[in-house]
Amino acid sequence: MPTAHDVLFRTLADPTRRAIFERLCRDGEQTVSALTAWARVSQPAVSKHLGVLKHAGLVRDRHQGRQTHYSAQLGALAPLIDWTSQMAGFWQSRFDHLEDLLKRMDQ
Amino acid sequence: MPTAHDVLFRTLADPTRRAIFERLCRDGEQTVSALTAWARVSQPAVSKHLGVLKHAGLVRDRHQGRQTHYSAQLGALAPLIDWTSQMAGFWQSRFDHLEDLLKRMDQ
DNA sequence: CCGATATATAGCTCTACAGTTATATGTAGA
DNA sequence: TCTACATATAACTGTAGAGCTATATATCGG
Repeated sequence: MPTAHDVLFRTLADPTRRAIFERLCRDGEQTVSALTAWARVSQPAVSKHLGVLKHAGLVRDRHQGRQTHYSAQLGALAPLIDWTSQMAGFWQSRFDHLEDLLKRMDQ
Repeated sequence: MPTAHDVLFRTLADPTRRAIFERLCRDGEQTVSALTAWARVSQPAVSKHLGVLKHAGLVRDRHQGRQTHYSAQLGALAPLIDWTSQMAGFWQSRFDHLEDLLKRMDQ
């Protein structure tokens, strides 16, 4: 079973997809047409990327007539932040452990 | 040309490779043998992953006789943290802008 | 120098997936 | 209802890369 980290990293690994997400973060809600006009890939490709981003919880869609507006869901980045600080935490705790060890050896 | 984000996301996208990096963060320096015994893939696969991680700056290798010791380089995660806070920053600034707008409308 | 061990590289295969074109679905306006 | 437009889905293709086995390179012990 894929974890939240798995999904996030895999989703953000593709440059085109990440660029779309970045654009949504930067400039806010956008229609598929707007994103397609800007991206260097076809409209179906954009739709597919948006589908993957949506599946990962990174975007939200809002239907209005013929158009679909997509917007970034920043909260979905939480597991990424958690993972990073967890790695930093592990590192720090090993460092602390070493410090302890050195202190005890010193006595 | 691939950016630092590109390399990092792509490198960490693979679950096996990320697991190896996590292990190095958790338990510190490890030999290839130790990592292979623990991972669910062959020794060449582990070596290849370590090569990719090294290329991304995420690990460091230290040769000692026949063995190669690998350790995590936490600093390499910086661009990831930067990217995340940049995305959050964009979001925040758009929010601030909206706040401004509402304030001005209120007057 | 020789066998054993540790790691890296070579060469191959198989799969996941990003991209494409064509088409289906759905909505707006005349 | 007919046409134009907006998006999604289908079906296919090409390629990157993760995995394997076999082998090369290098170091240790005898």
